[in-house]
Amino acid sequence: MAAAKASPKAEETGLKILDAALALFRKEGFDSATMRDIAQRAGVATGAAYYYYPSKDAIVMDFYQRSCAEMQPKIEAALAHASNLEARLHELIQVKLVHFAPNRGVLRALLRNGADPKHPLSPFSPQTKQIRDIDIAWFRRILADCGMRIPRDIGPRLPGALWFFQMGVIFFWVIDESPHQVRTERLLKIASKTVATLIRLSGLPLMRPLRKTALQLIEIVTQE
Amino acid sequence: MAAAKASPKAEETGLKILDAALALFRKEGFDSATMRDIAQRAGVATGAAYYYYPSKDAIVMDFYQRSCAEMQPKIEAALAHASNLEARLHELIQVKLVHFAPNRGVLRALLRNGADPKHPLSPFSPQTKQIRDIDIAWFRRILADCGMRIPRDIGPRLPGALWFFQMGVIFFWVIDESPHQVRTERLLKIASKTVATLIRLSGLPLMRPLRKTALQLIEIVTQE
DNA sequence: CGCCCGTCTTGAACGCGTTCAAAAATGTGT
DNA sequence: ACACATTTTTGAACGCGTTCAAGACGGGCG
Repeated sequence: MAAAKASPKAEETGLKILDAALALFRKEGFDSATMRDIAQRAGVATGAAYYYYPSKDAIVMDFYQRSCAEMQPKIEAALAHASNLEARLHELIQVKLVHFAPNRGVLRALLRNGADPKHPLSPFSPQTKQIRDIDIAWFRRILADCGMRIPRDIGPRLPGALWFFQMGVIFFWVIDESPHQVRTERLLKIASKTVATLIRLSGLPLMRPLRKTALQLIEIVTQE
Repeated sequence: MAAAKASPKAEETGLKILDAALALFRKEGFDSATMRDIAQRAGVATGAAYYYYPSKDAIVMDFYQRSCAEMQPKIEAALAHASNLEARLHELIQVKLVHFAPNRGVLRALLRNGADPKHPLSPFSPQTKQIRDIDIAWFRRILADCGMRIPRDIGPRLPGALWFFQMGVIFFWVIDESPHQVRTERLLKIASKTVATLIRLSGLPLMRPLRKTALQLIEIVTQE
């Protein structure tokens, strides 16, 4: 909820609006579900929805933030039965896809604004930095305790780069119209392996020039 | 223009609307320029704009298509003074960035819909296939006559993969808020070199397994 | 009880993209 | 010249996300 009030009555109303919105988004899609529909289903006036959420997009944002919180224990559990980097990458991203699966269309509405970093709902905006940092910390962790030697120079940049990789997979999943998103499943499997292989190879002396160039690219893209 | 009529009078009216729209998009941005403004500036009624263009987005699409046509000779000229693959990649993409530069915001409006392949304005939609094919043909050409040995297996897939690479650069450019988009300039320079290097290395016997995996990834992403 | 103030609720209204029935302009055949 | 079909133009109207002035509620205080 956007309003930071704690009155239990208000909390409940906010949840009613969120639930009504998500139900309608799933049933008719984000664009077809109108704010008037949402308010009516929640049993409040149209304007009331705007007392709790500054915009229709903000409802999606709230869903996104709550989802991230709910996923934390799921991620912890998933990583327990995966040891090497390839498997851990796969598990970490897979957990998110499975969690978001019932609301894939909702996530699509969120990623629509990705092309505009000034937009508050962009995955790159300051408003989503907190979530981003939590995500990146997971990648730092699976890099740290996978028992693989990571070259010193790319070490600090790698978690951020893997987050980018994750966003790419999620983006692909969102637009993937194959049955059960089976293409994404294949992509994730092969891409996880490839990424792990590349990181392993990156330590080779032969690879030093290429690694340096790749590092430059990562630095430009992920900025300071 | 959307209407396929050829009456010279109608052609002129359509152009007046397109010009008015682009001028307003540049001056106030895509969202702030309303269809009423556009129609008024073009000297027609609001509804008239919809006789020539089915939607506001369609105006942007028309701009995009016309731009692609105008760019063809520019590309031809730019490739004339670039011999190796790295330089040609750089030139090919640079021409597009320079051409689109005055209307960067307009292009952003177009790429917003990229997350939805069902949307007619998505770069992946059937409606934009014609433009895409022309683009890909350029990549096929710079691969063909750069005098580099391309492994047989990836040969047919490489032009499509490079088109993807190009779209990534353009997307980055559109959201790049650094002064004069200097970050994109650096990115393009280093990325062109990296891509050329990777293609060169891909022929090495050692690289065969990695190349096969990369090929699988490309096949999944670019689909048939 | 009456009063007040902050929290919540309401529904009309605004500007937007878009649609559409109707009118005007233009062409075409006789 | 006229009637008729087609193309072009018009502006009111629709549904949407969003805003806002106005009101309803609730609890602390004299």
